[in-house]
Amino acid sequence: MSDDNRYYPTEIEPRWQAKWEADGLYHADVDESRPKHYALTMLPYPSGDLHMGHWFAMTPSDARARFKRMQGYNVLFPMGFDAFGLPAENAAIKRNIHPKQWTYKNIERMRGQLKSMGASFDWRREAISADEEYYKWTQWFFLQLYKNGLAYRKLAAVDFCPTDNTTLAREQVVGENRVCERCGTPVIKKELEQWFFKITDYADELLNFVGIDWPERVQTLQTNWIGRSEGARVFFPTEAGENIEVFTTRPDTLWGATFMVLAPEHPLVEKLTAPEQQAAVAAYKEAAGRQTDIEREATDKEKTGVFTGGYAINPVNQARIPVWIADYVLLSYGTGAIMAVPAHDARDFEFARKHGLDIRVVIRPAGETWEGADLEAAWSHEGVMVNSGPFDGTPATEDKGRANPAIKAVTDWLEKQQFGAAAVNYRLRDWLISRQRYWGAPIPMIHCKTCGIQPVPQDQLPIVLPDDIEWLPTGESPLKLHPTWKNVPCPNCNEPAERDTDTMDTFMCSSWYHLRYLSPDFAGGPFDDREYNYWMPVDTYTGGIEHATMHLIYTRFFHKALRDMGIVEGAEPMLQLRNQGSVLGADSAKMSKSKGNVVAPDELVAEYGADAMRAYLMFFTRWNVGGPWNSQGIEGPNRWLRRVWTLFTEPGGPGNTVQMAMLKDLRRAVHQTLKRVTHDYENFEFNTIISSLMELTNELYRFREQGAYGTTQWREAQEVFLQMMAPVTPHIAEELWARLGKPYSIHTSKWPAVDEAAAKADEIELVVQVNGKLRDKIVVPAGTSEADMQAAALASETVQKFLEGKTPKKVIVAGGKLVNIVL
RNA sequence: GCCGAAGUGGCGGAACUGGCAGACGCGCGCGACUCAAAAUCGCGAGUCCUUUGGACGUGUGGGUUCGAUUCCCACCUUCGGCACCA
Repeated sequence: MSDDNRYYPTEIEPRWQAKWEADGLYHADVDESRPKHYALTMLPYPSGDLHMGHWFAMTPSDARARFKRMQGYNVLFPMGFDAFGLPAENAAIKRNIHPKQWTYKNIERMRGQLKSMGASFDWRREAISADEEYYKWTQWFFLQLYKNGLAYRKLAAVDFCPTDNTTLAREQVVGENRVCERCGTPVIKKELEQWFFKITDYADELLNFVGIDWPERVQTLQTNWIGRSEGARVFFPTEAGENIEVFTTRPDTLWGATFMVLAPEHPLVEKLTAPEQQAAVAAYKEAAGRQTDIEREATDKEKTGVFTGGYAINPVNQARIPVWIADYVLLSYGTGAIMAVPAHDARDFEFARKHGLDIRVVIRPAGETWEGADLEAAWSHEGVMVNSGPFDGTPATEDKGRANPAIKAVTDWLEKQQFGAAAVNYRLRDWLISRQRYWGAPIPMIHCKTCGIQPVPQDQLPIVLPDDIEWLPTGESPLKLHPTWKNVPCPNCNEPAERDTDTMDTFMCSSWYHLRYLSPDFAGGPFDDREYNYWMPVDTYTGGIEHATMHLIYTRFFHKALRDMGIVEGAEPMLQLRNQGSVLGADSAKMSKSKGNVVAPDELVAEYGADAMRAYLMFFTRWNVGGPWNSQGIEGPNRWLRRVWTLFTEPGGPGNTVQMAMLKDLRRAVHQTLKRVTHDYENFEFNTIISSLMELTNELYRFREQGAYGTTQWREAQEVFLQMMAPVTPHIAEELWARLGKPYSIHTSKWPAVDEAAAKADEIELVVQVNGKLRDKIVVPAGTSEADMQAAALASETVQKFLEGKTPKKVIVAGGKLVNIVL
């Protein structure tokens, strides 16, 4: 300790951090006698340095975990590393350093930086997804999914990033230009055999958020992503013999289907094409195949297509309708074929007008008589069914699905007639998890020429990633190029076979890391049931919203799949989710080295200390919003902490006659603040916690001037104040707590209770308005009756001036603190 | 195009169920301390009007109300998501 009495955060902070660690102060063990709280913050990718975003995400999470701990919960707050992934491999290529070495060196560095935050992580729980003992279980989960029919292999046109040389999940392709989420390169389509997880089996359940407290925004993003639409499947017989199956959300417009459109790649195209159209169809298919997805899916593109020469029969009215192919129909959605109803669908309308196809009106507002030829655009609003045989006169609303009487009636009828059936379709695709990269968990499968695909027997896990590897960006998995690694005997016939040389999407690793934290060293399974039964589910999960349709949907799927296999319990893994916003550069752009707007937290910590940094991060903006960074602003919290230090370490005040009224005011200020601060911690309103504490600091200075120093009320104020600030600024709070002579540690002390009686004001400032405008303020005793308030307001001189002798029309007393006199 | 979120001083932001707009802080100005500076402390400030005092003021326009940053309608701007999804 320094000789002088000044605030030296760089001396205090490492000292307490060392003590907390030595004492295992934040170790959380199963304790059935206490209520548990599992606080989880998204684990970092070991990119090299802990940046501002990490601090911004983790500091409030830590503060809230500390708050919960002081409230008496047994709090588990673990930390780990999402250690597999592309950047490590790209670094290997660029700097000629092994991905493993690069990753573990970064982890070492970041672990130290994380410790400098003074967060209350239980480091015994650390889990690193690239550790063999970790990915052994990632592979084990893959095998469980495989055995339960939730992992399958399929040849499909998949998204491929030509820069990162790997396939991607649909979720990892973003934006209008369909670019790789990691590197921003436009993706291309490749026909490849890949592993998928059947997340679509859980589409409906994933839409259900009952029982979990997740932000509306995330629920909306996931709901839109899953994209459920209700409608019907309908079979259209063709003259070639085969049926065309379509999905439609508007079965009520079936009588208006005047042609059909297949995606160019649809398997029936060949059969349906008439000899005289073969050349045209082949040419169109080839042209469509050459286009990129971006070109093809551009909404403003003119609708092209060609007639196949084939005809289908509309099952509801036996109409003979032509079958076309066009690239505005996508093979990947629905059945890859549509019934076209140009009168009631904008796309079909455009196509019909361009190619001179029939437009038949089947829904029209009552009283109108227009027909297809009169239309300027497709009619997609409400009306009454016409030209629809038995359904003429049925009202059609704009409601979707069975809420629409027309859709309901026609769907029921279709089922009876066996023309089709009610059906639900989703935008969600199965999760593609194969990656043609080295730095990931190898897929534990073996390809045998005679036995086909064989799972690796469980007792052979983990399939260890070889260290001796060449990182050539070839588009093939580096594991394939390893001279020996892939060669294994088939587990079934023992003949030479080959390992799957792809690795798993790292989102697979992060789908279950919250389970590995429970028992990172457990060898008997992915987690120890005893720990699971006590700690799960996660009570509070915090992280960025950018994971709404990736990690956050995968981990819910994963949990539900494990539940159905009997591995875990409960419908959801995380009960409460809160998202932080992001810290931007001072120029409001994303912090990035290339823009030169990166501010390194380490430098600020070295200058101001972790506590000032933590306080500023929680103070400078609404946590769930984020915003541009301004280093200058840290001066505020920095001065505040210095003022607090001085307030607590220097005796003050002239010590003249202490007035009881003043001490009552002091207690009121303390307990009112405590009430607000408790509420704000509970509700993730961190910026106002700091404001309230700053306000109280300013008031405490005034009370000290008035001679409060040395009284029991002053002592209480000091203790409660330190406890309130402890979750935000743990080091200075611990130091001053010790200097007050309080027992170690403030972080395991009991959160103070609000003394409601003390918090209550005994005088209130009555706001007096005339015609809604503020005119006067009068101090009256708390509990003054409304009549007395009214009288006091009317008696006010200022008010009399505004009344100008008139009698008020009406006097309103509101909220026990305001009188409005209406003239 | 569809869906969602947000617009408050020079800046970040506050305002619990409609009830004192601008708390708290940054920056700024003035003063004290100092030979001087830094640090610290004190005071000041939404805009406009000459003042004691008043008018206006929460993206714009309207509405409901005794009273609107808060509720309703329309519009503008910014950001995010989805997008030929049948």
